[in-house]
Amino acid sequence: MAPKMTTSSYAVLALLDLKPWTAYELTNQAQRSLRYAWPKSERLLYSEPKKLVELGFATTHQEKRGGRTRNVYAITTEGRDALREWTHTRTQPPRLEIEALLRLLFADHGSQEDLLRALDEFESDIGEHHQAIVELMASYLDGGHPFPQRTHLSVLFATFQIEMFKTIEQWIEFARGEIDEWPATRDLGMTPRTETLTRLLAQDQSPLNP
Amino acid sequence: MAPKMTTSSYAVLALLDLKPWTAYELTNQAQRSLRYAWPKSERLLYSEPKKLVELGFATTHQEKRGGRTRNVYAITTEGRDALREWTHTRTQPPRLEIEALLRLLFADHGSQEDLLRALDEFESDIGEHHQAIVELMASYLDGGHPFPQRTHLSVLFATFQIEMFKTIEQWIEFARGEIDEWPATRDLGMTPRTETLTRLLAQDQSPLNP
DNA sequence: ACTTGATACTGCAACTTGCAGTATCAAGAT
DNA sequence: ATCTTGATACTGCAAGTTGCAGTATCAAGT
Repeated sequence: MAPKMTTSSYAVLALLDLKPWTAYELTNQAQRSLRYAWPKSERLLYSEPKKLVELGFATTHQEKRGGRTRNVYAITTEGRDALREWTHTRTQPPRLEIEALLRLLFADHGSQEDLLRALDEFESDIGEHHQAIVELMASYLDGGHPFPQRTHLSVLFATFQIEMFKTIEQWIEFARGEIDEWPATRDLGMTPRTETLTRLLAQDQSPLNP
Repeated sequence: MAPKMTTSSYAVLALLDLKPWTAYELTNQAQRSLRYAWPKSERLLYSEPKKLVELGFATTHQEKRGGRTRNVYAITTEGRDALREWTHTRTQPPRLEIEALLRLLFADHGSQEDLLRALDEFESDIGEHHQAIVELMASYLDGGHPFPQRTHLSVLFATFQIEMFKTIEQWIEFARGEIDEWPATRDLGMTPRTETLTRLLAQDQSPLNP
């Protein structure tokens, strides 16, 4: 039976449309550019191009790079047609997996230090990428975009990421302040501070930017 | 071989610590409370409690509810110990899957309308939950929290969600404005507007809240 | 000559999801 | 009084995805 095109298949196909890549290069590219939109494992990025070849959406040929062979994948006309079709289909709902927030929800099983450590880890994961994006933008100003005609898309996406990261970092700082006021993690319930917070949220107001 | 405890296993175990549930009730609870921290399928929420029983972290007994039987799961002392251990372990990095952003990155395969539709879908997915959280907070003020002693945790988590949703909604509005200025989706490259944006981002400044 | 890190790729077990299917019961519609 | 609908309750299975171990070559620095 013919394999099925998943969203991940289209993601890889769209990368192949930029230029031919080896699976190895795809893994690097996908890690860097898709990490905060459509994160995929190295393993999958090695499998997907094969599937695309089977479907006639890509071709492959071996190249010799200093004695070692490597499989280079390129998109076909059918592949480009498939990409155009894809843009008309329904988008999947967003999905956020943030274990640090799970730790927060169930923080009453550990100490405040445990919770703060989870927030630290969250912050450093986000901070790393935040910094990388800022540096990437600086490099774009020096004409460093690998596909200059696509700069408008990359930058609008980067805007999303920066806004997101800033919000998360602000919230983490705010959360630290709240947690520091706690006498414990368990059984606090509706404290005066929590009540103030709840009132703001019930009116859809931001407690961080009042 | 003994099954392995995953983060999802701990999530279920933590829910069981609140009170005994049937798998069916767990699916509802997890959908409502964990959807934006640790989203899990109905199928998994039926499987995990069985695994917990096998590990000795939960017990199960059949209840008769009007002639129909149902399996109710409850946490054990060992389960509570396991939860306490869990709080000391390393947190996994966050993972955001947002197909609408993938559509943005590769918007040059479709029309502006295609891209705007993807953003609309993104907005309505977010908006639905945004509204639900606001209403939930209003209900907390009326003493509607199912586990009142845990209100401080729920509300701090809700703060995160509201901030996140607001930021996303603001960005979508901003992105619409940008896209409306485009003459096409393809080959725009570094337009004057994009350059202004890039300059701001390279200095880690928010283009939305200048 | 040797170690290290980048390049390049595969096999496999385990985790997770989506979907179809099965069945009972309560409540409202006809 | 029967019928439909929606909530409750659960399972099997195929397919998508990940993590990890393993294999191998090559370039560059020690």
